[in-house]
Amino acid sequence: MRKPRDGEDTRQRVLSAAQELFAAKGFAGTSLMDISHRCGISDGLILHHFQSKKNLYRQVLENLAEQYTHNLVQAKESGASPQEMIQQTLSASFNFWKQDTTYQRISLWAYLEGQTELAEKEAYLTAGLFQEVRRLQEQGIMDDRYAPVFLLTLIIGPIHFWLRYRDQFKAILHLPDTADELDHLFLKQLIQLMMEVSHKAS
Amino acid sequence: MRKPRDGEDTRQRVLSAAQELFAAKGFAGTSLMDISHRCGISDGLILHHFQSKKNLYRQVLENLAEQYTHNLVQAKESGASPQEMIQQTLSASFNFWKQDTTYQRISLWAYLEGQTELAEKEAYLTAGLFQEVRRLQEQGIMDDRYAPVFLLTLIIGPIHFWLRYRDQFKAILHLPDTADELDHLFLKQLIQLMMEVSHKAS
Amino acid sequence: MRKPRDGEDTRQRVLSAAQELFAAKGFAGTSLMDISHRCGISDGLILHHFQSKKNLYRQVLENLAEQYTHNLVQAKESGASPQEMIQQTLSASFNFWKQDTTYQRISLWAYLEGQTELAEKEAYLTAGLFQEVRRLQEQGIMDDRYAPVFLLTLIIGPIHFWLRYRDQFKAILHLPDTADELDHLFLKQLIQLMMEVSHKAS
Amino acid sequence: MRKPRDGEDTRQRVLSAAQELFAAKGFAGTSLMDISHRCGISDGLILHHFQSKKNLYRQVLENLAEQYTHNLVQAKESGASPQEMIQQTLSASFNFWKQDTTYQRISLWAYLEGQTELAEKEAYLTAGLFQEVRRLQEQGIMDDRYAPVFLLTLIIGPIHFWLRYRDQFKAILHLPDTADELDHLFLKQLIQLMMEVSHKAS
DNA sequence: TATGAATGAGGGTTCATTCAT
DNA sequence: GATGAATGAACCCTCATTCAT
Repeated sequence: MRKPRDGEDTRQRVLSAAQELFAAKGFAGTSLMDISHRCGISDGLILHHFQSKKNLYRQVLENLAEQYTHNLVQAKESGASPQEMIQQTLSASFNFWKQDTTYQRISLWAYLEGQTELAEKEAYLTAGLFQEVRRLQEQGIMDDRYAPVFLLTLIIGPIHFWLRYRDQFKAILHLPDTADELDHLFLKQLIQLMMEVSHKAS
Repeated sequence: MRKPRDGEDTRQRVLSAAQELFAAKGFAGTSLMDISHRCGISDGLILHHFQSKKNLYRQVLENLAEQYTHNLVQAKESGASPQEMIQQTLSASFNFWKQDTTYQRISLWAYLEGQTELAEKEAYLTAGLFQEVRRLQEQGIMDDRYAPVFLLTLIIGPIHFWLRYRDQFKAILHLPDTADELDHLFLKQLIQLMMEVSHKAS
Repeated sequence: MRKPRDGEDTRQRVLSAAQELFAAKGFAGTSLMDISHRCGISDGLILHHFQSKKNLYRQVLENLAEQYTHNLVQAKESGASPQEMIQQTLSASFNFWKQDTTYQRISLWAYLEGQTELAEKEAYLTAGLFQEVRRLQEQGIMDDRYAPVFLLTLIIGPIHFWLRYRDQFKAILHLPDTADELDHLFLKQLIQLMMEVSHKAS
Repeated sequence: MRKPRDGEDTRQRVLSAAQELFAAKGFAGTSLMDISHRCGISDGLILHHFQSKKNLYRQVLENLAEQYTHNLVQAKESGASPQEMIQQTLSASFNFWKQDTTYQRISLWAYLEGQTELAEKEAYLTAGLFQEVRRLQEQGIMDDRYAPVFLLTLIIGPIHFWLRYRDQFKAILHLPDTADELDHLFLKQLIQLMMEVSHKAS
């Protein structure tokens, strides 16, 4: 139930619509009218709340960055055995990237459109994972002959790539499995690889 | 030496300028005037040759797809020992992605803008690499417990990710090395990893 | 000390801010938001007090007309010898125009914008000066071969012109003096001229 | 007879319409649609020829400045006796200012709207008159106890003032004469005054 | 083949005004 | 009396496209 003159509610609806549309069509490809139409409000109202299109965009990115942080932090908790930790970390990462296509698309748009803020934040947060990796290396769980930044790249890079091209591969190679099944296989092999690399170290 | 009324030459110059600009600013962000200005030709001439902006875009994508094929084919030759083959393949891949940022950016734009043609072609061509990988597996050079598609993902994914975030990592982690030095390190570790995975198989 | 809900006080603050802004940027160039921002009040409050922007403008003009009258009346007092009277009148006029740039700018804006009310009032008030001049002429202090309206024009016209272009002349002629020094020189020469014209009469 | 696609002709018509409208309503008060409507052309065409509204404005100002120069130069020619020279100069100046209200209004708008370019040019050109005045002073025709800049102010200032307020004075003082008759009287008295000041010098 | 004049739709933004609270 | 949410028109400007030359 929505009050007709609830500014905060309007803001939220605009942000949500903007996020979807920016994800779908990018900053340049989304017009304020697109957004206001989707919200059922007038053209000018968006700028009443957000001053400028650019600013609205920034707010969307900030929201996403927060979400990203939040998810990362959540993913980090838990304890258990070394192998379990690796498994859990990889699963969590994969699911994180798999779930929110909106986030990834906006992240890509921002990258291409030269909006570096988000990428910086991402990189900054990702950098936080280095500590984690280094700790695992010190405990002998992960192979310390590789630089932490490389191990991260080795985990997240394939995940990104896989999620982007998986459907096309499926089509071209005529794989009968569902997307979810393929994801499962992929994740299993990624975990297996990381395990092997880790054991090699010992 | 260029004739004053050489339609073909004009076409090529437009295509080349369009490619650069679409790479830099995407389809929506590039105006025909941007392109005609960069070519030093008049406003209307582009559409005289290409009918519509969309059509020009398509032509650019097609050109790139051809280029891509060409580069991939070239990269494949070689002979030598198993280890050398792996090394060469990885180096070639890395350098291929590193050099042509134009291609990658347009590929990304096309992906986001829903222009699936290019992605399909890419996937199709990449699929060709599967054969290669499978052959290496049959020869016992690469580990055959992993699916070829996974091994490819494991190679190209990190490369993409690295090239995209490398500069930000460098900044955030205050790494003193140059980008080229970092690239060298990265490639070395990637090769090392692939070697180990391969040996493990034996 | 200002009560939180003092309508009259708010009105005055709005009028004052509006006057400054209209003077600086004219009617078309000033937005109600400019004004409300400067007052530190909310967007809608101005129209709550003044119904429309046009109406607010009219109120500002009326206020200024009153102020103008008030200043003119004050300027007229004095006694003393004929020469001193001329001197005092010219000095007072000059300083009157020099000091209140706000008034003059709004007057000009109103003139250009076809808001004739203010100009009428001005002319009406200026006409009052005719009596003064005529009295001086009857007393033999001022030259009565010139029409009073001409003598007024001869005084006020140069003052206006001087105040408007003085700075530019200073820049172009590379005059080393300060604006105030130049004003002093100007006034001295204007007085000298009027004295001579008056003496010629006798 | 106007060709339908004559760019230069269109430019001129836009400039002319813009000049009238800027004179009537100022820069801020004139919209590009006002101008395009008056010319019977589409909205975008103006910007095709003039890039931006500001730029169009600048062109109008430049045109006017040239006109101003042209008129000033023309006014300067002629020889004859000292008295005749003064008479001619004053008449020419007066008529110059009287004729082109467009020029004066735009000049005023520009002044108020902070567009200093025109005022600078004006001042610069006016400064050229100093030489003239100084020459007259050296020949003993004009009184050299007054600074040239002051003498100019004494001439142009009243003319401006008179032309601006003349009609209002006429109305308020119930003068029966026509505007032209009043102008004639005014000019006569101005000339008389300048003559006297000049003779006084001898 | 090539130029550039002309159109018209759409985009971001400003702003006076209205109105629920 | 005061706030600020909401509207809708107008404005400047960009741009793909058409067309006369």
